[in-house]
Amino acid sequence: MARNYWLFKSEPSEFSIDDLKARPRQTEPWDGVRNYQARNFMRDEMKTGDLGLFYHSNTKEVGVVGVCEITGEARPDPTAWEKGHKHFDEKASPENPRWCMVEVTWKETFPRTVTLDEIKEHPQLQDMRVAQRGNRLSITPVAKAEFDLIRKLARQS
DNA sequence: GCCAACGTTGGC
DNA sequence: GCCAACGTTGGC
Repeated sequence: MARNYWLFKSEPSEFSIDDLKARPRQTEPWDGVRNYQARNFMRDEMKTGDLGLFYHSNTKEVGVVGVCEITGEARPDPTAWEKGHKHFDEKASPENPRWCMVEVTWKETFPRTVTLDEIKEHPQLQDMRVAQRGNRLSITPVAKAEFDLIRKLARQS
């Protein structure tokens, strides 16, 4: 079965690709997602072996900085019912988890960032959700051609 | 820090 | 089920 490709947004001040790389086994649960569309992507479509573009948002150099791999499929996100947690949701509970998370593992940090500007300007990357104005989804599907092209751009010069 | 765009909430 | 108000996201 063909693998799917994704883009994961993260604010590097919260969790950067370096943070992921520094984790034990270079692996971390992608918790804290509180948007239904993004959750549904994780719950319904993400499979072990899928690859993700790691995207830094809300920072000096906005863009794709590397690649991660899905190494654990969706399971309940326990931070949702942890009182006082930044992403606490009073409607979530162990019986009714409401939110889920996948596990991601660091694969590669690009030698350079493929910036949002570059994505917006590249004729073959126009359809990427992240290039469209007003897009706020933290997890978006990416076409294989887009994934391959971004990795190629990152590796040259 | 500004603000446009978006998702969610809740009154009706 | 509509939609205004509100909170959040995220580029700039």
